Amino acid sequence: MRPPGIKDVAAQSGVSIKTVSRVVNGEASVHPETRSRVLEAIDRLGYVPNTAARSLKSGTGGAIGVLIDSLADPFFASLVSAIETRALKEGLSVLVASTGLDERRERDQLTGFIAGHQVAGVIIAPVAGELPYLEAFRQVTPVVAVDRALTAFDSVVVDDYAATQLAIRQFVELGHTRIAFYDRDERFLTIRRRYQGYTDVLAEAGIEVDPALVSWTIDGSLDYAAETDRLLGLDDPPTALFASNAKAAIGLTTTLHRIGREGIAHIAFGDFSLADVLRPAVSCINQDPFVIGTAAIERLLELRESPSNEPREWVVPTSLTQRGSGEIPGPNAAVTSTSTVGGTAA
Amino acid sequence: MRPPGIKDVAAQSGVSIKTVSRVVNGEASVHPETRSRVLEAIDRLGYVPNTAARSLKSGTGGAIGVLIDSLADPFFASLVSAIETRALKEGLSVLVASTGLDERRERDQLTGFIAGHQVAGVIIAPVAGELPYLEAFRQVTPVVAVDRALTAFDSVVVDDYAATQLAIRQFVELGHTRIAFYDRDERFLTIRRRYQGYTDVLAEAGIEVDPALVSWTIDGSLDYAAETDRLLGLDDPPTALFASNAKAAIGLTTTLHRIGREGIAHIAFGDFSLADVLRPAVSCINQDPFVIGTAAIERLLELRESPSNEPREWVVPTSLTQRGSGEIPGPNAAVTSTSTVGGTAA
DNA sequence: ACGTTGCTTGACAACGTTGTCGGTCTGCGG
DNA sequence: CCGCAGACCGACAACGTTGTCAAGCAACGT
Repeated sequence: MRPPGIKDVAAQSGVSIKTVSRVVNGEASVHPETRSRVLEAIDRLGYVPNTAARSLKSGTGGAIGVLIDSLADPFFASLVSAIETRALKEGLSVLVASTGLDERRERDQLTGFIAGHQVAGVIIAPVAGELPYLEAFRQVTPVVAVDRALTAFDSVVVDDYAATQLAIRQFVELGHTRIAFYDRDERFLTIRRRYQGYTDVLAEAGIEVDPALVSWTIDGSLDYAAETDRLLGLDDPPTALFASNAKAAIGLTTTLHRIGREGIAHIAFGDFSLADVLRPAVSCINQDPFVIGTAAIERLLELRESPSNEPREWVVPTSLTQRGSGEIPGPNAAVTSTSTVGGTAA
Repeated sequence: MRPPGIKDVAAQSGVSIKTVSRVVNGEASVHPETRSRVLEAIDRLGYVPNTAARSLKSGTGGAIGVLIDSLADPFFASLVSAIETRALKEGLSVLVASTGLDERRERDQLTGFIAGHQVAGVIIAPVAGELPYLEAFRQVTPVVAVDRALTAFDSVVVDDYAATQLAIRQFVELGHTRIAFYDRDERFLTIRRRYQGYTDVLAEAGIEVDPALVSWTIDGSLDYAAETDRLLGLDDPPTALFASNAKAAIGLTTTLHRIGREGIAHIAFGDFSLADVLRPAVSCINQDPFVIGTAAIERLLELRESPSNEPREWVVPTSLTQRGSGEIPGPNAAVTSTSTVGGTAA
């Protein structure tokens, strides 16, 4: 009833279980003839090593844990896809879980991964600012943060600040002075950094930050239709809109198109499907989840070999993809520019 | 260095490891006072049961395996998301892997799940038509197929045939006689069923199936731009287009909009993000991955309780969401004034 | 002939958990 | 007072694998 074990293979091929173990693990000093006899038995029985026993013995198993906000978010789905693809080459499985943005759940899932499943490593888009309770496992389980940086662990991120500056600066150069920021959310480091980029560019251009132009999210649920109504109904309404994340971008563009105001300038942080098909096509800051995911697991694999160097922040380059919606001029003169930010490790 | 084990808890609370085990597993006949002492020690040490040891002992572990085409496909990403959400409530983890549509890889991943990780169950979108090698594990590991049915195992699918008929029949009733079918792909049962629905409706309407209107995929990579060029360049070009899957739908709509031919009637099998924002909004057959995923894991959990009934096929309902692009009349329209309904939010 | 080296192999313990079995203790009826 | 049921608890084996240690054996140099 149970799958065949190492003992069955040993019996079949007339050797000890230890020899089978040696063959399976590709150790040297096994007689070629013995090896082939064992391999034949393995093949005949369809033997597959039991990972539970392995990780019990070794203390670290054949899977890596990936913990993200939600798999329903295309950004994270692509990220996990990249990780899974690379993990496969390494013979590692992927254990995936979502936090739903709940710190308590994040902690439970993490301890489940590390103490429960004894994963070989963790890639996490952290909800909490820091994860002090992971310190205890530092030596045994490598951790890499993605999207949102942690100071205590290696992190793979994009330069949110510079990328946002690029977008806002473009608005300013096109003559916009009333620029709205969608979905400010103090819970996330990334959004805080993006908001900082927004305010800094305005300051440097001598434009006062109008709180009425900043959409707050308290609990993560913003009604984009209502918020857009509010913004465009202001006495001095915005002439350019910045969506600080992909979800906001989709909500925003959907609303704009539905109420027929798609002619207003807008840029999204994060690309999304069909952004280039809309009229006008949506300009966006392009952060590639595939590149980020690949960099993260690559770093994780390195950490498995040589653990615990200094925590480092890896910055994946972003670019501002000009498609039309971001190049709509404001009330003043117009200039265009294209550039790329990031690309070096900090 | 290792996480605390049951032994540490036992030492802390002055009982035997067996008693700790009893407490952890909520068994009866543990003195309340002892129980609380143990629980306190568990809390203090941050003890988490080692799943490897558990599954080694019990022969079946605390994770379910999910095997799909690719996580980069939003349909499957949402499917896995639904599964993960439900699994969490059950205290089960999710091991996810992709096949890349490779049967060999499918088989490797499956045996890895079952014999290697001893998963508590498998949910799979099968690539191969049948999976005979799973018969051996039938009694010990429940399997549920999603999206593409298996005859030997429980399956959760949609009625591809009927749903496609609905769409094609709408085209016919609107006076279309030249209807193209994008992305025929003989490898998949679902696509074969959809194609069957297409040909059957044409036959019942007395319209001959023109092979020139059927786009074949040999290896899964269709150049939608080139294919659309070919179709619309025919002497007698199609007046209505049917995309047999979401990927084709995105490729098709992107192309149509890019070449300014979005006025041609089209319906997609599978909803996609922003389909309701395009002009015209894209009508589509709506198969909800969340419902499918939830149904699949629900069935899997049932199977864990009472294994191996007769294999059954569960059909999740679909609907044809009218948004505009599918209601564009053809040359022989009986009724000229078919008005399009502005799409409602998805 | 003999020790030494290198190659090949196996016996055994251990990883953390749970199932089996048996033990101790309390309270109760006879 | 004894016996017995029931509640509570612990020693031990076992799950499948790998690390440790040592043994067997051939070839080699002296």
